[in-house]
Amino acid sequence: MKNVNQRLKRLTETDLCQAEVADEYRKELLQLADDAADAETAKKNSKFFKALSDEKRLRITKLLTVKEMCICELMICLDMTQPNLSHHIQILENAGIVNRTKKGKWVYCSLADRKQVENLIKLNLL
Amino acid sequence: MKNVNQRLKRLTETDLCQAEVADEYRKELLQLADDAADAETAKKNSKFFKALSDEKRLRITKLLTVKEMCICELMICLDMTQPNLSHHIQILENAGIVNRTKKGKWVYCSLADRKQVENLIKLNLL
DNA sequence: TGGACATATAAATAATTTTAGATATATTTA
DNA sequence: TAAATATATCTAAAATTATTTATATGTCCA
Repeated sequence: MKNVNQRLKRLTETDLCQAEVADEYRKELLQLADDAADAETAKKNSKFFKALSDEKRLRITKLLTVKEMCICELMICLDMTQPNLSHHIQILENAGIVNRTKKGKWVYCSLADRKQVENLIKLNLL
Repeated sequence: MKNVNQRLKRLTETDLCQAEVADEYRKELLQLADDAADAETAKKNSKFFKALSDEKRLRITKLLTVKEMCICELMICLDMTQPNLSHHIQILENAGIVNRTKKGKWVYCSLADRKQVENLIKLNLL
């Protein structure tokens, strides 16, 4: 990032930004970012939101609140091909939202954390 | 989707699936999908999750719980270029998460629904 | 054991998002 | 009114993600 100091000098010359010294104000802002919104936590959480950022994956999740379902049933419910569905289930599994259990030749999907999903429903987000 | 009836015939020939008639069972499953996880709701909600599915956008949101911030401050906090930041803010605004207010030559960003964001923090998702 | 079936994995392609760069607009200040 | 600055908008390039197609794995049953 170039010109930061220049930009901050300008910033601090207005009445809106109170720092005395450009460099200090910059440090303050960076400190705030790190304290209140650190990158690592955000990265972890973004994975969760990304997993639910797809219409089909939201529907899978919601269907599983009704009952455990096997892949072949989900295929019919959501009109998806098997490899495509398998891919999406894997994303939900990696995000810790769905569990897969093999029973004979069928794979059954269920919610990993029913409470969490119910909380989202309460907030009207699902 | 081809071969659905064929697949369902197989399905219903096993002890795992109880329907008497393939076609009826298929209808049941589709009905369930529509009742419990309709496409329209899922589409609407996926937009919300998509807005928060990005590390930078999550950090912006979390920073705004601390205080209102102008674009130029966010640029410094998150080490982003101005057009890039502007674009992400727009996504958050469209999803109803962030508000923009112009004050003089600065644009200030704030949370549109502080309660909602606080609820997500309570659930450890943010 | 062999064949049918449910599902997974891999590779290729298509679609969508993100980022960067250039330019335009609006506000403040002198 | 002119200069400086903050931000938006548009476009193109790069990166990610989704979908499809092909192939592989493992289970059940005759």
